[in-house]
Amino acid sequence: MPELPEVETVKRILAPQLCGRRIERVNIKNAQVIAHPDAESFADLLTGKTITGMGRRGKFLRVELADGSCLCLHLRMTGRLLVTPTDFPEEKHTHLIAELSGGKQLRYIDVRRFGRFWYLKKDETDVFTGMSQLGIEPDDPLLTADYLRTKIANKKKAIKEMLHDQSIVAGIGNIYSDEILFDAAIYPEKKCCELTADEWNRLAESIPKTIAWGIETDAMTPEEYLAGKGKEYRNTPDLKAYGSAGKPCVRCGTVMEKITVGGRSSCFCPACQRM
DNA sequence: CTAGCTTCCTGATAGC
DNA sequence: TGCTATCAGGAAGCTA
Repeated sequence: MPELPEVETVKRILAPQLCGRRIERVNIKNAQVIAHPDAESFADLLTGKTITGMGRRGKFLRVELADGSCLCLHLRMTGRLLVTPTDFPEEKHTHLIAELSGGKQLRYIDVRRFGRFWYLKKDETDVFTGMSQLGIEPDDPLLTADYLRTKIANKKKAIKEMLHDQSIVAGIGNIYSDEILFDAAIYPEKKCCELTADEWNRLAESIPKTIAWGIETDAMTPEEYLAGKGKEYRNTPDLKAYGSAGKPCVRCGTVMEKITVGGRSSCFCPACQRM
């Protein structure tokens, strides 16, 4: 379940391995992962293009190409993007292999096939990916208590659910919403319209802090990444809230609990995060 | 407009 | 051992 920090890790590891390489050939083994345009055009359009850079927006990755066009992708639940030598063993659930100059391959592996690729021509209006609907990045200086209040303080939905809304702040999923709410000491099921001024302030502080912490602790070498360290996307022992039900709270020792909020599992400390 | 449910998928795990 | 049921969750699509 890659969220913003894991996608950022992928970008940082792959960018230096991809920049300057030419896409020689594209082998789409499962057309299902190509969202736009059709698989055949997608392969044709990419062939011959040179990669000039990589970017990230929310949980989306962008592979920038020399003519100003762009390969966008979303890893969703189980997607993995690898740069491998040509003779690297092919994993099960490999859906796309792009041959690159210099004897490398760009491979997409995705057990559950929820991930998607889009090819966008230069200046093509992006009405396909959903990227244009994204809210601000967690490290945007515009992310303040006032910003959050203006966007969601009138909502009756649980704050945990609103954190998952990519049009407010981009990049937060179920793992980091648990971590953010634990850090901010807010009960996950608390309604947005019932948050106090203090809670808005703590939330605005915890979002960038927790995401930056995630990026930092997720760092690994390209070798570790290729060897599969990134496979599970997160070392759960690093996390303080997500997956910690039944364990003592790292702040106060109270046994952590698990509830369901908006259909998502949610771990919290009943003493630190009071209703 | 929103709330709530279903869909897409496979693999790990729980229970019998 | 071997079967079935449940859960994991990002985001879109659907209904009421």
